[in-house]
Amino acid sequence: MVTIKEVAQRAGVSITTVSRVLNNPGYSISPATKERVLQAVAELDYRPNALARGLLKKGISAIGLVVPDISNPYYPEVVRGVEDVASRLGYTVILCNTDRDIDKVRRYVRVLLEKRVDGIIFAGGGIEGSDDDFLRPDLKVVLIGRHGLDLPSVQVNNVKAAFQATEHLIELGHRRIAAITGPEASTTSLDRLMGYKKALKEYNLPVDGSLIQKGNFRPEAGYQATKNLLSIEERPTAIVTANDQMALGAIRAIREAGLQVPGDISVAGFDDVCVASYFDPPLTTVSVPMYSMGVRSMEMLARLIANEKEKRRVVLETKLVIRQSTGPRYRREG
Amino acid sequence: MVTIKEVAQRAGVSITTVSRVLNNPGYSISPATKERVLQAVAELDYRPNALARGLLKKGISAIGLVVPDISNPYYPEVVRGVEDVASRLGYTVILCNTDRDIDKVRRYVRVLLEKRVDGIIFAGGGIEGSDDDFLRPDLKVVLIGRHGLDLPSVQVNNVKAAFQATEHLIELGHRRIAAITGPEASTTSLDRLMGYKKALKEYNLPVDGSLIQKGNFRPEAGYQATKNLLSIEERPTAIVTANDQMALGAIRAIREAGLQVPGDISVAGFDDVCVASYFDPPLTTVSVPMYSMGVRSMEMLARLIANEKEKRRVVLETKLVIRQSTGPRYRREG
DNA sequence: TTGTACGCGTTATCAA
DNA sequence: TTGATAACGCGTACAA
Repeated sequence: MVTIKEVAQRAGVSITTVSRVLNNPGYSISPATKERVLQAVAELDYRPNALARGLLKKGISAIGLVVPDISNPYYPEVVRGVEDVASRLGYTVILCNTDRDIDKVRRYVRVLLEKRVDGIIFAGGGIEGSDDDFLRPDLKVVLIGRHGLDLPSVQVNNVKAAFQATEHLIELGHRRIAAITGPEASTTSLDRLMGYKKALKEYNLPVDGSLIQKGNFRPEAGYQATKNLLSIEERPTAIVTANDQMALGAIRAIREAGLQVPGDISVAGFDDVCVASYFDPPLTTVSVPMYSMGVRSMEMLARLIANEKEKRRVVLETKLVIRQSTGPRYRREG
Repeated sequence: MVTIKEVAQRAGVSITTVSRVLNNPGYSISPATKERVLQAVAELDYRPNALARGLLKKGISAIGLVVPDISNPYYPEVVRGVEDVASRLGYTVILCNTDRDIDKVRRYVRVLLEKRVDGIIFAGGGIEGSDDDFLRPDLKVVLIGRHGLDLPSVQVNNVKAAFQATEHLIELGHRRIAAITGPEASTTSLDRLMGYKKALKEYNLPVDGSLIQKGNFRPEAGYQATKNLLSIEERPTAIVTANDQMALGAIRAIREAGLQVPGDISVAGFDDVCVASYFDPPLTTVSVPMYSMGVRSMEMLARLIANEKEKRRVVLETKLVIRQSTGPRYRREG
């Protein structure tokens, strides 16, 4: 790689001059030398070494983006939001997948710190317990979602959102409403479960443990959990799943049992991934502004980096989208 | 941030010694000093500056991963494959979304070069025409997919795969088979279209332009294209779409028209995204090993970086997965 | 076994 | 309008 020194030699000037031509547009330089420098740069295809610059300036205009698993359909949108803003602001995004493994988190944070990123965005949790690593006051951090850590964050009110989804089912006349959760470590899933319970209590419906099935955000889990639900004596007439994927699995299981959605059992999902409206039936779900969450978190981080004042917490709105996978409960027995 | 110098002072040794303790596990150092150094490192929470090291060693153990759009469900798997291997090999992944915009590609390549990445993986095309930027012989590049550039690449035989999908439909008795393509700039889509045409010719079926609809990989496009197809005089009895998303849209349009899948019209997708088997009906599609493509490309890049011998091209196998969205054509007319 | 000193490629300070 | 030169933080010959 050609260095600034070689450019200087070729142009017959000092490296200082080259640097000035390149980085100080306002600096007064004779047009002649400026021309020579620019030409040398072009001829040698010179690329300034960001590492050298970063060494001096501290920081390389990069941020770390830590997610559990990019192949979980929830995250790509978030990542895209982050990246769009980062790119616009001159930051580069280093992507890290942790599988919610705390050791991986630690390793990544270490690497990111060594690479002197300007900040880190943690999405989707899995970082509880590694406090010591990133609570360094000099490190700028933004969280996406609720992490049980007192750091700036972009959130969504999952409790309220799940409450609404459950309420929707209750208003349709459902009394036995099941829930299929995400992984136990996910606070998002926990909050959604809480909203579900809260709605039941609010409407004086019993919280029946057998109607709460553990899942993991994947369609298979929704499928299996639903098979379990269908096998219990008095089966539910509606199911809320902690994400859209599992709703798909649930619908499949219901149909395989010879039942209809929503005729026999209503199903509501969560997230509103882009294909949800193309499911069969189109999925009733809670729309979560994933892209916006990415955008906002990066904007927050940028302000934090610039040491500007910044809210500790931003809560974005969700929206219940009623499509055709939920419908009134027709009383069948009695 | 604390530097190696401060660690040295605190431990009462030279920076050389600190460096050796940290980087040369084999170097003979008195246990006593070693202990002191380690303690100082721990106490000060010292993090070596990767920028400084990178400046010296040239390169910062990072690679660039350029994709059109991470929120397109095709890429997250690929990205995950790349990242898994990169992480294992000690590389960090810088993610770039280009939207197939050549200017964005150029900007990103410039930034990556300045940051002295060790190599770049381009996935999904959109880089044709910016040759000058990355054909620098010193830059290690791996392509995922066919790019019309003579560089090391990981591919899938899309022509053959589409041929097989189409052949499958032909063998089921279909004669009027439609195709819904991806964006025109996508070589992947082009190849798939070519395989479709090839199959028709092979079986002496006419290639009817009105049966080829332009799409863009999104469900809406599949929906709209299918509505178009349903309105032509002699409508098709089968449809091959360039990806699974559009197949979803197609199925929706077919059902809205009061027709059945596959009873009236068979639909075959492409990619086999993870939820494809949970669609209704479970989607017949061509399974593309997205994760493996990511893995292999990063492995190739690592070998390139290490200046080891490396194949120019790896072609991975696809597999036609026959599920329930395709079925025999029942003659209805005449 | 340990330490000194140079250089990696830049930018910033100071002087001319 | 230009140019020496000193950092930035680290690794590594070379010395001791």
